[in-house]
Amino acid sequence: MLQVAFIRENKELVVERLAKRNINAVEMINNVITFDEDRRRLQAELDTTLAESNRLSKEIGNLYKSGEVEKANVLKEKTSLLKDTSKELSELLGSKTEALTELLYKIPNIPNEMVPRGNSELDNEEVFAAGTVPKLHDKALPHWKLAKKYDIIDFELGNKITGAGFPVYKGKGARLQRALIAYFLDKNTAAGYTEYQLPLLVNEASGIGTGQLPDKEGQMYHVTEDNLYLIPTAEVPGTNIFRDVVLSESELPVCITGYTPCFRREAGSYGAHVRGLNRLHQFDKVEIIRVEHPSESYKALDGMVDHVKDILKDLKLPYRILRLCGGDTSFASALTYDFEVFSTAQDRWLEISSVSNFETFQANRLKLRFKNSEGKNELAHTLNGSSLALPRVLAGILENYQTEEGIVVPEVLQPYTGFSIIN
RNA sequence: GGAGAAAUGGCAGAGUGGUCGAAUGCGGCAGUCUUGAAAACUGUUGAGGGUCACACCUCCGGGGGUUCGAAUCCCUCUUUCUCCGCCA
Repeated sequence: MLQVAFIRENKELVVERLAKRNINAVEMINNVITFDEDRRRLQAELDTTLAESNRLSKEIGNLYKSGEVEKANVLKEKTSLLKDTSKELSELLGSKTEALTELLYKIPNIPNEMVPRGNSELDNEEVFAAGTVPKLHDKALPHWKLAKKYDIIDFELGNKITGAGFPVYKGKGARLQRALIAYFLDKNTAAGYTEYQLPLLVNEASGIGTGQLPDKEGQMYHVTEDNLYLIPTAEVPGTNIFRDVVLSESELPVCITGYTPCFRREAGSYGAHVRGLNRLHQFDKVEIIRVEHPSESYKALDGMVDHVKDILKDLKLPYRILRLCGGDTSFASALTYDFEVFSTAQDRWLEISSVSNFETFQANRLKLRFKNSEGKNELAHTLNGSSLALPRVLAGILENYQTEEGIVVPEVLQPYTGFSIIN
């Protein structure tokens, strides 16, 4: 959520930057400003009324003490009038504040100036590429066929137990999953991230804190009986650790990592893009989350990008990095880099990581602040990234490492799998 | 799931209708003393709104109510603790 004071003082900038997302924000922004003016005016009126009523109440107390009951009763009547007024005002104020908040919830973060203007993934900017695309043998297969051939992932069984998008990993497939999780976590902790195990269900306040609610509830599985949501990413419980928290400056940066399954309804997805592991309702992901001093957050973002690069270099997968355009940058993000692995057998790029700086957008909702050098509370910056999402990394490994003898396990994973080939 | 107790500032903990945004202790910050540090002493130290700055308003787990007036009384929800039951 953007800060009203910021919008008020940087109206042109906000409109101009939101245009990168192809949003004409003029009307919204004007509404924010007038709603806020109304809100402040009502607040001032209410405050004056309450001040008067507080003053009279004190006087009544004193009159009772000195036995002047009649005088006190006269004042009581006055206060009951004030009470009506203040009730009215506070109702008006309440609805104005609510309208303002609702409006603010609908305004996405303003993109960083580096973000290219654009509408779709076609406008994303490739900023880096590395690794070599392997030359596969003639009988090379896409991962879903490999999974069946070697009996390591059973999609049909998942269909039976739950439904589409809930695969069952078996034998070496399951072991490879566990190896990837352990390897990613080790890599992240070695880089200074503290490992957390987080709840997989979150309450409404947490959903609002990171921006999934109120608008995107359709993307989360909702346990209505208890009003809890299955997490779509560890970002939600991980970042909500810091909801309503004031950190001291010396505690920054906070770096945490965690493995969780992720649950996404993916309403509206269809076709070849959801084949096999490409898009699932339940998948595993290791996430990195940082809370940063505002002056350090972009350096931290670069650091996170380098960290993910390092992992992909270890895994020897061909990949590229995209700087997302305005239209493709998620609602809460100011700048996002996507990592994509090239799936040789499918001849397409698969998104495996998304690293973002949210600046104060989440922190404002979360009330995540730190005490700055002047002793004032200041909103911190939050960042997060996948390090990494498992299914498409697995797809990339299966497809790029396939040989006629079987699927070779990347060297760095072998200590974790205990085997070097799947055949 | 049943019965009982509790929730107050960074922490501990007082406060049962007005003088309470809240005693006291610890912690934090600043100063005195000291070559420096520690100790001791002195001062200071919650958040949000609002204002050029003050004033002023709101907040004692969340929400609602009683009252001229609520941290304090009532209702409700949540959480924690103790006991019982169940259980990986």
